[in-house]
Amino acid sequence: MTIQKKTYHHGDLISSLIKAASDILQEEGVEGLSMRKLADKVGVSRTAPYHHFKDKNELLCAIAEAGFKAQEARLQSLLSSHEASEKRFHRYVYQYIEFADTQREVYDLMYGRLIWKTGTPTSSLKDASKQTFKRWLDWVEQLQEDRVLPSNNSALRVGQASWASLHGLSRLLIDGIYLDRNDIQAMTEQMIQTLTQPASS
Amino acid sequence: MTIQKKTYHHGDLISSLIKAASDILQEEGVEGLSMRKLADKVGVSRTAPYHHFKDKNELLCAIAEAGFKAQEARLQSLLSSHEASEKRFHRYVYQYIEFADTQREVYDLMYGRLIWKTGTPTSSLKDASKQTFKRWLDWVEQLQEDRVLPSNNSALRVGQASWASLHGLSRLLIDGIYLDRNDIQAMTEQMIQTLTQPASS
DNA sequence: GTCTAATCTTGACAGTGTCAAAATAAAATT
DNA sequence: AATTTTATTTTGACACTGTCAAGATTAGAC
Repeated sequence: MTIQKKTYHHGDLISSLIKAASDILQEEGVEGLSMRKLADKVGVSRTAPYHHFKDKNELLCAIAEAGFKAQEARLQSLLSSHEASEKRFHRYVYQYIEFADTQREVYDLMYGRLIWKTGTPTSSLKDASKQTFKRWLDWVEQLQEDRVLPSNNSALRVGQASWASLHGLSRLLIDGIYLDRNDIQAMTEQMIQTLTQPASS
Repeated sequence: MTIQKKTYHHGDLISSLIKAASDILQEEGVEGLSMRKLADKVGVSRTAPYHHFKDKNELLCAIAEAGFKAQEARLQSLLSSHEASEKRFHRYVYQYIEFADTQREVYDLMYGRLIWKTGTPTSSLKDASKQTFKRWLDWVEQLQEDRVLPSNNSALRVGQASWASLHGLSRLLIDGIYLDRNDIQAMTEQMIQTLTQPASS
């Protein structure tokens, strides 16, 4: 237990902030996450966080970055399993959707407008995101060789397109449009069939 | 020219508001659209808009609704063309992406979190969105008959999945992730190939 | 021409992100 | 051990946001 309290110096503000922010995020969404409320929750004054994160934007980037790391770790662990390539891909799709569904707020941060358009992604976040995408592309290449994904185009294009599809499904789920919770499984299954090469009967 | 000024009663506030709001939206994004700024632009006091729209949310819903109407009109006009079914579908995909790309802020409103998750979609907006989707499903059914889209599943599932894919691509474009402007055409092409049934050689 | 309903304004409140300057404590240096 | 430097944290302030309540102004109905 590394808990020390009531001292003027908090001792571990940076990680406390990220942790508390992640909690608020999951419970109340980004809208409920304000710098002031966050500071209050950690037990520190309004502007204290600003000495560790230049911006609210930087805080959010840090959380998103952790999300990418987590997502990549999951992919990595899946890839280390001994399993048929196709089966593995199927599992990945389910895993991806599940990640987006259970960590919706983090997912939204990772790929959402708030950081990438409205805000300014940290270079460190950009790196993490690029790396995650690169890992995906490498795997796509292999999936093409294994005839799981189509080879009608470069790994980049196939990777972009298929990932865009997964992303689209995730978004609809998260935002709750045209699609409710009960449809998840059927949709995921259908998505897999669309993405994968039709079996040569 | 229906311009009348300096009268206490504006005369045509409702539509003026929507119009001005749409302008701000396109130029500065949702972040730049505040009720106060909007009122100012129209030349009216801060709270005047609140007598025509209960909420900022309601204003946004109105804009989004107009977007759905526009989108549906475009689909309708495309459907009335005499053209091979497949070709028509291809054109639709291009058209869809182009809509999302040029009207990004409206598109974001139509399908984004701000209204559907954070806010509360107007029942009138819900209707418009549902109808747009239903029109799409009807067409999907026909596309299946024409062997343009796969028939491995119900029109609902195929429609949801393929639309999710289009949506995902649009989002990546809008938010600018993993994908830049130069990739649009190639990606759209690849998306079409993924979605459509492979030709039985 | 008076009354009523529609429309618009002023004032106010609580909340937001964030900057500048001052306060405090810990670490480094003498 | 005393002093200086650096790392932290706080208080005060500003401009901005959405929106409510109460009052002012005007248009249309009778």
